[in-house]
Amino acid sequence: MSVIRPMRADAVRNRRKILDAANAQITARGPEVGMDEIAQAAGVAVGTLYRHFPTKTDLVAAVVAEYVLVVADDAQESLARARAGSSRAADEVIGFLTRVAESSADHHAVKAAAQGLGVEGHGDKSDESRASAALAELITIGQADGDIRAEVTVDDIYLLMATAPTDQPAPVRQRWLDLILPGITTPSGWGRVGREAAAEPVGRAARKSPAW
Amino acid sequence: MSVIRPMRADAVRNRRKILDAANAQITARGPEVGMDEIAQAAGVAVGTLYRHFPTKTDLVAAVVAEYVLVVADDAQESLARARAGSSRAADEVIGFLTRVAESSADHHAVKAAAQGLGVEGHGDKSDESRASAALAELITIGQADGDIRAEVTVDDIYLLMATAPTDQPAPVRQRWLDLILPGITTPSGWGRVGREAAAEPVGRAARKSPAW
Amino acid sequence: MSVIRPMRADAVRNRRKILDAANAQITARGPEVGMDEIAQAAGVAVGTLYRHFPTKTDLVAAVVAEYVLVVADDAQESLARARAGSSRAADEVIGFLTRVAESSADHHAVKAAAQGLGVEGHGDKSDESRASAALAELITIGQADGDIRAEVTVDDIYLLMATAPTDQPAPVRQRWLDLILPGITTPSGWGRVGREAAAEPVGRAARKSPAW
Amino acid sequence: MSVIRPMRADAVRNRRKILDAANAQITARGPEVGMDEIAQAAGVAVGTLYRHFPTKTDLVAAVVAEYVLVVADDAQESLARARAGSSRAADEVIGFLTRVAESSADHHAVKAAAQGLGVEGHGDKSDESRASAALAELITIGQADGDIRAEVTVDDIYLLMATAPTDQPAPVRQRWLDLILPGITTPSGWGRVGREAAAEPVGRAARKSPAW
DNA sequence: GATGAATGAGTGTTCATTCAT
DNA sequence: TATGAATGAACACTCATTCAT
Repeated sequence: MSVIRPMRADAVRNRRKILDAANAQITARGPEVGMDEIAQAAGVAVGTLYRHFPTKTDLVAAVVAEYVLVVADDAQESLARARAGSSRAADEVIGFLTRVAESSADHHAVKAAAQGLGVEGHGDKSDESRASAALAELITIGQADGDIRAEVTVDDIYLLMATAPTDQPAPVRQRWLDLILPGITTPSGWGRVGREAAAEPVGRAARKSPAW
Repeated sequence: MSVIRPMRADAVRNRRKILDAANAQITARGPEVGMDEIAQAAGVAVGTLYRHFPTKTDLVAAVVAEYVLVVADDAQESLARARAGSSRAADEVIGFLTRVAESSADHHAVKAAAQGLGVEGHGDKSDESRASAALAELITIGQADGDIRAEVTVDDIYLLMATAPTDQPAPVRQRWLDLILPGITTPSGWGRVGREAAAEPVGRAARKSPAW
Repeated sequence: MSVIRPMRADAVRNRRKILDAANAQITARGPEVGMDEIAQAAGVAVGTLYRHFPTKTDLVAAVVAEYVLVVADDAQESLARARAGSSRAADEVIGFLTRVAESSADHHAVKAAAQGLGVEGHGDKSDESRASAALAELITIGQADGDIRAEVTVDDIYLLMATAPTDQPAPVRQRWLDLILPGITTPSGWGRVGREAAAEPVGRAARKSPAW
Repeated sequence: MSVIRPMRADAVRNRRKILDAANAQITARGPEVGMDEIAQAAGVAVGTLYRHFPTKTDLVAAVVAEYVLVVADDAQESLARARAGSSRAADEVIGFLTRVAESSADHHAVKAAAQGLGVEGHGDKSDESRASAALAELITIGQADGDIRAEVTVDDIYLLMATAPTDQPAPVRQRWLDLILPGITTPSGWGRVGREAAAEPVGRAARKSPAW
C-alpha cells in the first residue's frame, strides 16, 4: 500500500473542474454561493465535491491557494526581469502591486469568502515562500538602486496587497496606487520610477460617498 | 398635541441596548450573527428588536450610522483645533486617520456586515456632510500650509479609511499609517509633520502571513 | 355595583370603530390581516382592541354576528311584504337567497375567517331566531301557495346560504341561483315564481377552470 | 443514456409518504399546518420535504392534483358505464356528484388551502381535460335521453362540486344533493332518474345552526 | 381606560454536511 | 468512487397576545 497513492486521472480532472467552478462561482456571485451550485457548475454531484474538499472552508482555501500560486509566479517573473536588467526593481515592485490590485478585482469575492470563513492555512506553503523570496530580493535590489525606502519589507507589500480596494472601480484602484507608492519609494526616487502615474484625484462621481 | 411623539423611556433604553448589543455581537462574531442572538445579548425578545429595526439591514445601517456620527464629530473637532491654531492641519488629518484606524478596529466587522447586506443610506446624511465639510477644510488649510499634497481630496481620505487594516493588531495598523502618509503629505512637509513616525517595519511575528 | 354596567360613551364609539374597521379590513384583505392593522384602521391601539375583543376569534365572531343581524332584518322585511300580499312568499324566499348570495360577496372573506378560526357562537342568538322564525313563516306561506316544495325547511335555506359561491363573480353567482331554485320551488310553481331567471349557462370564459 | 433519470426507489417512497402525510395533516388540522409538522408526520426531515416540493404552494398543488386525477378517473368510468348502456347518463352524473360530495370530505381542507395559497396550475392539465371531456359527453347523452336540462354544462358540474358542503355530516350532504338535482335534471326526467332521493329534510340536530 | 412596546412561539425556507444507493 | 437524496440546525421575520406606562 503506497503512501503517496497517486490520484486517479478522473479524480484529478474532477478536482480541476471543481476548483475552476468554485473560483468562477464565488467570483461571480459572492462567497455565499451554495456548495450545490458549485457542484452543479462543476458538473459533479455534491458528494464528489465533498470527497475532494471536506468542508466549504477547505474549498475556499484551495481557491485562495491557487491565487497565491499565480502571485508567486508573477513575483518570480518580476524578479527575473529586474535581474536581467531589463527594468528597474522599483518599477517591478510597483508593477507587481498594480497587477495584484487589478487582478484581485476578480478575486475580491474569494478574499471575502476566505475572511468570512476564517480560512487559515494557504494550502501550499512553498508558493508563499517563492513569492516572499522573490519580493524580498526585488526590494533589496530596489533599495540598492536608491529607489525603495530602506525600511520597506516584504510584509509591507503583503499589507498593501491585503488592503487594496479590490472591490472598487478601476479609477479608484488607480488612485489608491498613487496614494500608496510614495510610502514605498524614496522621495528622491519619486519621479524617477513609477509609470508617470497621474496624480489627479478620483472624481467625486466615481466614489459618490464613503464606504464606511 | 405634538406630532412627534417622544419615545417612551423604556423604548429608548431598549433601543440603546439593542444598538450596543448589535455592535458588540457583530464585532465579536462577524456579520452573520443571528438576530435572535443579538436580541438575547441585548436582553430583549426578537420581536422588540424587529419593532425598532424592521430588517437586519436596518439594524446594521443604524450601527454604521452611529459610527459615522462619531467620525463626523472627530473631524469637526480636528478642524476646530486647526482653526484655533493649536495644531497644524496636516497633523490633524494624520491624527484623524490614526484614530479612525484605531477605533475602527471595533467596527470592522460592522463595515463588512454593511457591505455584505448592501446597506445604502447611512442614516443621517447630515453627519456625512459634516465630516466631509470638516475634512475638506482641513485639507485646504494643510495645502495652504504646504504640508498636504495639492491633489489630495476628501475622497482620498475616505478611500484610505475604507482600506485601513482595522482588523490587524496595533503595530500593523501603525505601519500602515507610515506607508500611507507620504501619499498625502508633501515631500517637503515630510519630517515637518507627522509624529516622527517610527519607520521600523512590522515584525514577521506580528503579521504571520499574508491575508490574501 | 350594578350588574348591567352601561358602557361608557367613548367605549361604545370605539367598539363601533373597531367593528367597522375589522369588517372593512377582513373584507378587503382577507382573514389574515393582523390585529395591529385592524387596530390602526380603527384609529385605536391594539390594547384597546383587545379590551373589547379578547381574541381575534371573538372579533371575527362579532363581525359575523353583525352580518346575521342584517340577514335577520332582511328576512323579517321579506316576510312583512309577503304578509302584506305585495308579493308571493316564494318570490321573497328567492329574493332573500339572491340578496344573500350578492351581499355575501362582500362578506366572503369574513366567512372564510370565521371558518378558519372555528368561530362557534354567533353573538346574539336572538338575531338568529328572528331570521329563522321569519324564514319559517315565509316557507309555510309559499308551501300553502303551492310554490315551495313541501319538504323544504329553514335549514335548507341555511344550507344553501352556507354553500353559496360568494367568492365567485356575479354571473357565476347568478347561475348558481338558477341551479338551486328548482330544488326549492315546486315543478308546477316553476315559471310562476322566480324572476324569469334566464337559464343560460355561465360562459366558459367566466369560470375558466374548476376551483377544486 | 436516458435523459429522464428514473427516481430513486427511496425518493419515490418518500414522495408518497409526504403526499399522504400532507393530505392527512391538512385535512385534519387545516391549511395552516406547518411544513415541519407535515414533514414529521411523513417521517422525513423538512429538507426532504423541500427537495420534493420547493414551496408549500407546490406541495398543496400536488395534493390537489392527485385529487383531480381521482376525479378524472371517476368521470371516465362513469362515462364508460353510460356508454355501455349499463346505466342512464343522468344517473351517472348524479352518482358522480354524490361521490364527489362524499370523497371531498377528505379534501375540503385541501381545497381551502389551495385557495388560500392561490394555487394556480393543478399539476397535470390533462387530468382536468379528461374529467371535462368525460363529463361533457355524459351531459350530452343525458340531454339526448331527455333527462338532463338542455342548458346544463360541464361548468355547472364544477360549480356544484366547488360548493358542495364537503365539511358537513353525511345527512346534510345528502340533503344538499336533493336540493341540487332538480336544477340539473328535467322536470319530466325527475322521478325517472335519481335514486328516489328521499325528500326528508335534514333534522335540526344534524345542522345545529347556520354556518354563516 | 387607552396606549403601544414587549413578548416569544411559530413560519416558510436555506444550506453545509452525511450517507444509502 | 460518484451520485444525489436526506438531514436538521439555522435564519430572518411575523403576529396574536400581554403588560408596563
